[in-house]
Amino acid sequence: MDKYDCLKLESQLCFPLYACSKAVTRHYKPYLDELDLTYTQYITMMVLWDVHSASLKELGDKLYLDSGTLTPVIKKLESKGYITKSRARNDERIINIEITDAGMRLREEAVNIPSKIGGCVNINEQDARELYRLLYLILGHLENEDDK
Amino acid sequence: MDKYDCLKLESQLCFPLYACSKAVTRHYKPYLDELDLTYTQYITMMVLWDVHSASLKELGDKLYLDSGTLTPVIKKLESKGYITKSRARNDERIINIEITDAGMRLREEAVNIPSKIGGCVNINEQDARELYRLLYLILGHLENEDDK
DNA sequence: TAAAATTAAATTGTGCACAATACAAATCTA
DNA sequence: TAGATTTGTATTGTGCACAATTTAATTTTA
Repeated sequence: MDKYDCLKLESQLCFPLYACSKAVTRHYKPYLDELDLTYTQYITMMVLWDVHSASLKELGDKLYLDSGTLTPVIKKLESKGYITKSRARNDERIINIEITDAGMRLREEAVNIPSKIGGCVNINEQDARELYRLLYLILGHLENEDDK
Repeated sequence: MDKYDCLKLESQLCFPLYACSKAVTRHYKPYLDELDLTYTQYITMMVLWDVHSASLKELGDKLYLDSGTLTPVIKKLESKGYITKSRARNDERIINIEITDAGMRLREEAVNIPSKIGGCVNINEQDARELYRLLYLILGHLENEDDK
């Protein structure tokens, strides 16, 4: 045990977090390929399947993504016909994004994806809840830091 | 509770995992900026601080990164003088990567980063251990899937 | 042992992530 | 209310991630 042990991959939480996140995202790929969606497009659609319309800012807040990332994603989803963009009449700065009928129909094809992924990840209900709690605990801490 | 609830961001593990991983990586940035390292360069150096030399393949296995990602990262670290590259004499396909003295000296500047990050993440010892266990549990499942 | 298969690394192309900057619209304030 | 500040979005540039392909070296196998 020396002073450099803290710099080993196995001593850190950041590394398994980073590796696990990528591994999970990678596992979505074959299922998302069938819908011709990327992971980022998919989580964007997840929000819109739920709320139907939102400003780009609101989407970014929910997804923890900035306009530099979202703008091209939104443009792509628009070109696929799943959403429409329009300026808000009362505030011309705001882009309003609305899901289209085609976008809503896509949900029907996506509805089985979570259970398919769940089959791969394969952790029990209690572990899943605990992991969920810990991830949001850290997210909460870090987001508060950002506000400072 | 309808059949589409599983498609909400809040119902999924993948999303907090993805968001949390990015948030943590983002928190490294100011500290890594001081060393002029990116996060990927940092975790690569972490392996080399530990093992001193490895093939590109071995590095990729530890970091869950392929040659398409690692090749340019290694090239960058080489240009900074932290590592050297050479072909293995007994197998010309293999690139051997060795850390330099300058690379080892960089460890001295990095040794305080983990505790600084720990201060931000700020979860207790037991939660940290539990998170660690769950992440490697999932990583284990997913990597086994990949071997099929 | 020659041909086929495998392996390690590099290359190419796409799509994020995100910092930094720009810009126009809206809001605040002296 | 004019000037300063803030806000929402877009743009630019860098650096991953990773799939797909290529190339060269090595190993396997018929």
